Amino acid sequence: MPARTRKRKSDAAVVEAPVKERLTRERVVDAALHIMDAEGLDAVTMRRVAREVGVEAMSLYHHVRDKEDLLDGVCALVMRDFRYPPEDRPWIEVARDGAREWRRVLRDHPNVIALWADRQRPMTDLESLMPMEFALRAIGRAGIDAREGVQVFNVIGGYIMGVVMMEVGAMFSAGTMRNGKALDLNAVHAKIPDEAFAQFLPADRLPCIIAALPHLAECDPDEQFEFGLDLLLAGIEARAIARA
Amino acid sequence: MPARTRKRKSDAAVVEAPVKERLTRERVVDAALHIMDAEGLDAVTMRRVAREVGVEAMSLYHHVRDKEDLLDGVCALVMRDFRYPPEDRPWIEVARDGAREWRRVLRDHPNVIALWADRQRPMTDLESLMPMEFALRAIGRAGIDAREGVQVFNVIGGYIMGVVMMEVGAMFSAGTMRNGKALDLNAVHAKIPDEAFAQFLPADRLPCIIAALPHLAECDPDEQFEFGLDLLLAGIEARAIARA
DNA sequence: AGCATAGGTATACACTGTAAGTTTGTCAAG
DNA sequence: CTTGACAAACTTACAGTGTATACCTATGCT
Repeated sequence: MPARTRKRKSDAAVVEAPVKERLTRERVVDAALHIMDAEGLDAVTMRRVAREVGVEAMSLYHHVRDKEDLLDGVCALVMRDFRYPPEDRPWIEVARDGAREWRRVLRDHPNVIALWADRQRPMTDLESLMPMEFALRAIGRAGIDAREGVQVFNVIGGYIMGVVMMEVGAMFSAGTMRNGKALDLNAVHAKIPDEAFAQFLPADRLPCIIAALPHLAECDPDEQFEFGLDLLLAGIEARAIARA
Repeated sequence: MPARTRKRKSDAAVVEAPVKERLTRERVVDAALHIMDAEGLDAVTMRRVAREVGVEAMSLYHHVRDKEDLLDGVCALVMRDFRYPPEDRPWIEVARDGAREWRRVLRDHPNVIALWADRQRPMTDLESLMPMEFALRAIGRAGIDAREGVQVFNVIGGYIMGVVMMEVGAMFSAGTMRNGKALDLNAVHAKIPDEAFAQFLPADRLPCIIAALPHLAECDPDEQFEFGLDLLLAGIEARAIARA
């Protein structure tokens, strides 16, 4: 190993002047994920990521093919965050915990939803497929055939994605609604008398929404998630039992 | 009406040289939606939209505040595409048709999902809230109180969004998967012998996915949507009946 | 010792949203 | 008919984006 002596020489140099450690694809992708989580998707630019790891923008291209590839890496990294629940239990408990864990991952990295939504490409690498393998395995143990198993997977997976998306994005659930002017639903809920918002939302056109306003504002996301998950799992189990 | 005579004069001029009709906010938003549907979200640039309506980019700013505002308009326009099913039927049929209709809208304009996902702002104008009002009204007729009604709305709404998102984006369901190399699932399903892809996906690590591959490729989206919708609606109705 | 090469930098280009300034077309009043 | 006002178009300009190309330089192998 002739490299050894060389190594010693550079190590000595390192001590006196701490050379900046070599960039790796992992460090780049890591930085991108952190920026995405902390500052949003728009903040993830090549120059911003480069600054984060202490190089110029073009240096990144030695470790990722292009920005697409970088974002692929971010998606894969998020999937690696999935922590597999123990499986030595009834299938329905495994499925429920798996669903909860997937929700946790999505809520910890809410921007991957937008990432998936507009990139519209499948997961490709082995590690990203493992959570799917996990889910299919749990579903299979319910005594569901492969064909229906795929349906069950897509239905539950879709449910989780959609509910979390409505949870993190405001869309309908909370935040501000206006009809010409601004209206803060949370403020509405905070004991503002009914007449205060009646002038913003036309009560005669939207009576059900008006009636639902307090509940929209206070609605507990955890409880709601479990509500829908219970409906799906109970229905699936009933079908599986009926089948057998 | 002194303008009348003037009007006649310009009308004559119009006939001989068809002056380009004045731009309106509606024409601008319309063009943006068409571009988004036909060429994707990235294609919706101010210059591209301007070209579509026959003006320069900066002219658009007389009709929309900024690009945010333009995209708000696009979202509102999509919501206006919702066609309200008749309501003189049992609530569950109204709800089912409403869900189907929402899915149709999302599939006709799949890019609004990405739009919602990364803009994360609520619907604001009256017309965009009408489908929500419609849904809450239908749910209310099931004898569900306002509090649980909101949960039901969010669960079903989330389900639709998520399933359609998985349907239009590839993500897990179909398309290409690779493990270093490329693998076309549809090609796999097209009678390629099992050994052909066993070398791409490590069968020992992903047995359930391997087993599910043919069903992933062939799975009928309509059938799958109805499957999950039935589970949710049946569960909700059971609860409503039990409550009464 | 020499040298290929991996990994950093610098420069440049086409494209984005949009601020600021200028021109043009339309209509009402003098 | 002229004049003026005003809305709506256009022109130009700028900072910021992804990335192609070229250049440099330090590392490690022969």
